[in-house]
Amino acid sequence: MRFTFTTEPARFIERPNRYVILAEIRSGVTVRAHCPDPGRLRELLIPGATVHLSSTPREGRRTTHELRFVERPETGLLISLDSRLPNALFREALDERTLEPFSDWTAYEPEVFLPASGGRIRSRADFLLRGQDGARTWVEVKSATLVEDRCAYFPDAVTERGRRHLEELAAIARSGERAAVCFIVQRPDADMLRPQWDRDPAFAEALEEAERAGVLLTAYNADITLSEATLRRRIPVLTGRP
DNA sequence: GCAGGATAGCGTCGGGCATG
DNA sequence: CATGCCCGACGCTATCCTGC
Repeated sequence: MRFTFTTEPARFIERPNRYVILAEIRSGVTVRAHCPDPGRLRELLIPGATVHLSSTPREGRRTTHELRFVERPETGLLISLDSRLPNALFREALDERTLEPFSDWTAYEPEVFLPASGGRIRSRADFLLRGQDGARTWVEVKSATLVEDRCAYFPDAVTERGRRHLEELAAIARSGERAAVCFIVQRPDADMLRPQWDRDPAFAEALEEAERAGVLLTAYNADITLSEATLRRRIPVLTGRP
């Protein structure tokens, strides 16, 4: 997927709130940029780190720039910080039928309500695919940016909502329909993905339980450049406690 | 008084709904 | 039918509140 924006490098200063960062661009001016990834990002947004911003001037907008990437300090490797990108990448891959587990559809629909379970409020799945045989597959796409020792970790911060999604997918799988999670790691340097047992044990347990219930767990890493993002290869999801 | 839990607000986007 | 407004989603953090 080619990006429709261009970026300029900047030096990360601070993050006054989860949506906003301050960074110094080359002219020496400090600018406010919207942070499109509400995760914690503690390991990535370190003062002094090189980030890449696109200019987004628009009337009524409170920031002049959008945070797009952060560089890994030692290597300069680019990491995308846009939590909307994984969804777009997944959709593009659906259209091009490049992901083996998700290539056999006759129609799909984004943002669909999950079947109501127990009369509770229904949450939404990212995609609903219809197969050749008419069978339905519910897919939840998740964005991961944190990698340590070539292992991606999800979530970055405790996610009540993410856990609930997994439980709902597990219920779907038990009812005989298909359900899947697709983690998109927005960087190339991960060979596997694990849940964060210490930061969010409830999510990790729900992921294990979802797998037992028959939910398909998939993950892909991505090549990120200043001009495009490409899903690179499928990596294993390891649910067990390390 | 203190610790821990609950909650609001932060910026943007897009879906849904109301209005013309 | 087209346009535009409003509100929900997203997670971190500061602040407020509750209960001991």
